[in-house]
Amino acid sequence: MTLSEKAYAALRQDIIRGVLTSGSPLRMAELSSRYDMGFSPLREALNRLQSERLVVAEALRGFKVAPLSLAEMQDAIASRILIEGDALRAAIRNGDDAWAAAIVAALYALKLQVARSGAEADIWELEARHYAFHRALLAACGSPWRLEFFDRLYAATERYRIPILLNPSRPTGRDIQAEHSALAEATLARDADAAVALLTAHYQRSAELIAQTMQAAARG
Amino acid sequence: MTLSEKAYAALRQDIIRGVLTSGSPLRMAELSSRYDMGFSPLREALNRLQSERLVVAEALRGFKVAPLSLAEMQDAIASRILIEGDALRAAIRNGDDAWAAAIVAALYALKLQVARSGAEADIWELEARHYAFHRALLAACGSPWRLEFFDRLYAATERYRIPILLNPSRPTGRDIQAEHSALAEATLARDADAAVALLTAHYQRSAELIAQTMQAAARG
DNA sequence: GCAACACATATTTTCGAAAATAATGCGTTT
DNA sequence: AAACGCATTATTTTCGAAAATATGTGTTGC
Repeated sequence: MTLSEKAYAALRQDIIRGVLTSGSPLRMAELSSRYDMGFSPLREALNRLQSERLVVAEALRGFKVAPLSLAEMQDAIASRILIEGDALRAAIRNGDDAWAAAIVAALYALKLQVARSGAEADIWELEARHYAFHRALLAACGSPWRLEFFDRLYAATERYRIPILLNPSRPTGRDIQAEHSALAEATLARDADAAVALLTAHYQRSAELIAQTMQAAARG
Repeated sequence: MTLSEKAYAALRQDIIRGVLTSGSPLRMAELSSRYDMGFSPLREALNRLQSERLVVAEALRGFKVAPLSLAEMQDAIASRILIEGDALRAAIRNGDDAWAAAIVAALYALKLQVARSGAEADIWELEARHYAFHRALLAACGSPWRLEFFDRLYAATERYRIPILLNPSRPTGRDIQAEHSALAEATLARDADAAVALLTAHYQRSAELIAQTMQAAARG
């Protein structure tokens, strides 16, 4: 693995997880000592992240972490509903047994991690399995372009979900795991209309919850 | 403008226009002399283009122009129908007078260029106005994410259209300008269903024509 | 004859310094 | 006291060489 790839992975993770906070400048000297490498691989990674809208660049003024906004979050989630809804229908049409089995496996692995608490609870492992589950649903859609857009939008919206995941103080009033189970069930039953409706509702509730949290944070 | 940005613009254009042919390796030394700059700005541009799927990178083996394939083209056009169909509906819902006037202007400018022939005919100017027209239709959709996906998919599909534009020998059997006019008319009349139907048909015909041309080229 | 190895060459990747540009602070002027 | 110019500092951007890795070629051993 090249340093460029390591820089890309590390920066991407640190931005999505909020370690590098929204809007903060990314100075080459700081990054160089933080990640222990020269400028070249860092700049290459930053250029990739710029294309993915996780980083914003201004000529001769360097890079900064892409800002977060309520409007962007709502746009991203609406776009997810459009693209993933379509991809889910296609996957239900095309998916074979391996696709179905992978969904069952991903849902089960997610449940196991959700059940863990205390020292065993690992929010990042949970998050990885959450991604894997949603990805598994769409895997058989047959459209590399739509899967890429899914990845892009997943990363964009994950940035908004992380603060909520890290702050499990207030109850969400949702049984997210039940939503996942119902979604998987409808998908495996090849009931496209029901599955898309559940997926849409799942995302709309997430958008609502994030919007409330952001507005509360803006006030408090 | 920095060298990095120039490299990005130049490479992007040369890939889309087919000057750098599909699948061919992009060696640093060659690029450095071709574009008259050092490695750094070139590598930064290549990393951006990698994120945009115009370039493919393999660790320690450098970069190459992303290959073309019938399947990718069909996926890209199907994705355009999904995303642009939705964006067009939103634009028709939200668009104001300035949006409508910009569509009229873009269509008129496109017609002017289509009418030119001989020495005045400039395929690249035609192409720029074609892009501007399709972009103007969606401009008021209110979704930066969908507009970005439009840009990405437009670039991807343009690569397949260029060979046809450069080879005006065989007639297409289409009146593309009539299709554009009808699409603009339905959009300005705020008839979303009709506009989306026309847009869909427009793209499906393009996909069909490209597929025929690619298969003919593969045989011949 | 051919597989495996060693060597030479080609190419990518990375570094560290130099060049170019922006930001800052300070003194001067009005 | 505000505004302007100028020098100083901070930062980004770019280059050219060095390091690391891949590719190609010929040779040896079987």
